[in-house]
Amino acid sequence: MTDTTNTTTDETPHDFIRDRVRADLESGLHDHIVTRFPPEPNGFLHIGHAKSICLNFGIANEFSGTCNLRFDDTNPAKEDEAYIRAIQDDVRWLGFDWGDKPFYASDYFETLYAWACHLIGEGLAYVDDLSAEQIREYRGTLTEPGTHSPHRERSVEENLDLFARMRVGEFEDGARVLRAKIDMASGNINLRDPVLYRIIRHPHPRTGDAWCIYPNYDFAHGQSDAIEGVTHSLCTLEFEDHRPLYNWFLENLPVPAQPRQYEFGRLNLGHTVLSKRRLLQLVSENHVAGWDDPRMPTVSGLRRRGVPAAAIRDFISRLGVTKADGLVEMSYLENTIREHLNQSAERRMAVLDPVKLVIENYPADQTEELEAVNNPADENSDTRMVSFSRELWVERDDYMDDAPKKFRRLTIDQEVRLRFAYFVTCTGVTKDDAGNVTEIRCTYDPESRGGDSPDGRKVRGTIHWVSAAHAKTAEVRLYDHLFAEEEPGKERDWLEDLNPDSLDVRSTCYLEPALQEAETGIAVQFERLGYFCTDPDSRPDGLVFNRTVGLRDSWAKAKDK
RNA sequence: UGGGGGAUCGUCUAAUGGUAGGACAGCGGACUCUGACUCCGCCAGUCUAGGUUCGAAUCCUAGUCCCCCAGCCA
Repeated sequence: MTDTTNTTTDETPHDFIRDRVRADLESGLHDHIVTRFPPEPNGFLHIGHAKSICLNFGIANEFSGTCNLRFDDTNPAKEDEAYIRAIQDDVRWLGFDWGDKPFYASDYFETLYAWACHLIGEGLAYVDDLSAEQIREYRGTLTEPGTHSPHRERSVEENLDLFARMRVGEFEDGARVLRAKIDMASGNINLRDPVLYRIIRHPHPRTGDAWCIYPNYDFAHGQSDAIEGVTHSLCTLEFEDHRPLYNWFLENLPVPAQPRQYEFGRLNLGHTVLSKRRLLQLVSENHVAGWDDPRMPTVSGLRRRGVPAAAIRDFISRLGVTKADGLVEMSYLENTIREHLNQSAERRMAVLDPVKLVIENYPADQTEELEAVNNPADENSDTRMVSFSRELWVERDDYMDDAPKKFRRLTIDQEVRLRFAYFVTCTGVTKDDAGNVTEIRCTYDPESRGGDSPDGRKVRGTIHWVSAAHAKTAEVRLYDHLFAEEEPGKERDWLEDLNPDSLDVRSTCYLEPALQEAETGIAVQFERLGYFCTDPDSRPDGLVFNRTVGLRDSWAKAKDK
C-alpha cells in the first residue's frame, strides 16, 4: 500500500447527513444502515464522484453499515462494459470494498416491469402516443401549467395491452412511452406525468437484446434502493426536485422498504471541469490523451499522475458536506497532495533543465559514492549511495550572471553546497554565440565532503545535481491546470478556456540511477522540484516521469516582484 | 415571473440563543544540507434592513443575490 498517511480520527465527522444517520440509528428507525454509490457506466469516474464514494462508503463504514456499488445502467445507448470495469478499478483503488459483487439496476428490469404494470392497474400510468416534441409542448413551461395528453384516459386494459406490445417490440423507437399519471399542473415539472419507459433498440451491456424498453432514472432509482434495502440514498442537489417523485413511487408501489433520499452539494473544482459530458468531449476531441491523461480530474488521471488515494480521501473529508454550492480552489487539493507526499515520498535528485557543471580541481578519473537520506520526514528513513564525479548536471536556473544579493545559488565567486556532496565556488562560465550558458566551472573544497566544512563555514544555498557519467536520461512531463480560467466557460465557450500550456514535455532530463527502479504511479520527490512518478509509458530504455505536483516555491514568488 | 434549494474571511468550513473558531490562499518573520518541511505572527467574514431577547450567524418579518428544474439523460 502507498497510503502511509492516515488522518482519520477517532470521532466520526459531523455534517447534516451523518447527524441524520446518527439520529435514525438512535431512534431505532434502523439498526443497520445501507447506502449505495450508483454510477451510470457511461464514462470514467472523476473527483466529484470521489466525493460521493467517500460519503457513501465512508458513512457506511463509520456506522457499521454497508454500501452497495450499483450500476445505474438504464440507458444502453450511452453505456459500455469498459466503463463498468474502469469504475470498479477506480473505486477499489480509492480504498473501498463492496462485498461479493456489484449490483445493477438492470437486474431489476423484470421487477420494474411488473411494477409498471401495477401502476397501470391502479390507473396511475398510461401509454402515450405523443411524440417527444409533442410531449414537450404539452408539458407547459416553468410558469404555465401543462395540458393533458389525449391518451391520458385510456383504459387499464388498453394500457396493459399497449405496454406489453411495447415490450415485445411491436412499435418503433420513440413511437410510444409509458407515463405516470400525476399532475400536469404541478409547479414541480417532474410531476407533470413523467415518462417512465421508452423504447430503445440498442444492445445493453448486460441484458443484450432481451429488452427494447427501458425504465428511466426516476422509475429505476428509488425502486432499486428499496429492493436493496438502502436506508439513506445520498445524491447531489440537482435531484432535490426529483425527491417528490422518488417518494411517489415508493408510496404507490409494493416496494419492500422505504428508503429516504438526502441531497448534498456537488464538488466544483477551479481550473478544471467536472461533468462527464465535458470530460467525454475532451477525450473524444483529443484535447487530452485519454480518460487517464494526468491532467484530467478523473480518478484514473489522478492515479496516473501519482496522487495517492489517501490524499484524495483526505481532501474530500476536509471539504465537509453541506448544501451550499461552492467552488473549491485547486490549490487546496494540491496542498493536500503535498502534505501526504511530503510524508511518504522518498527523495531523489533529478535535473530537468540541465547545464553542465565542471569541477576544475576534481580528478577527471575519480568517482566516489556519497550517502543521501531517502526521506528526512521519516526519522527511520534509510539512506542510499549517490555517485559523484568531476562533471555534473545542474539546473540551468541555478546559475545567474550578476545575481542579486538574495540569489543563493551559483554566480561568480559565490560558494554553494552540492547537496550531500561538497562546497563549490563558481569560477566562471562559457557561453555560446547566443549568450546561453553552456558550461559552469567551479572549484570544490575537498574538506567539505558530505556537505559540511570542518571549519564551520556556512554556505548560503544548496543545489541538487546528477553525475553526468552516471545519469539516466528521461522524458519528464510537467503539467499545469487544464484550464487557464478558474471557471471554464464563464466568460466564453469553455473549450476556449483550455490552457494551451497545460503540458510541458522535457525530453532530455537527467536522473540519478536509483530512479530507474521507481514504481509506476508511486510519487517520489525530486529534491527542490516537486513530486514525480513513473508513467505507464515508461520503458527501461525510455524512462518517462510525470510531475504530480510541484513543491512550494517562495523564491519564484519573490523573484517576480 | 411557477416549483425546489442556498447565502459566515479571497476559498472550503465550525459555532445547534451565550467569546464568530479552524484549514487553504495571501503577507511578514524564524529555522534549514531541499528557497521544501516545520514553527511563529499578521491580514480577513456572519447578504441587507427592521424586529424579538440581558444576549442573535442562529429566532421573526420584509427584501437582495446565487444555484437547480421545461430529456423518451442520469
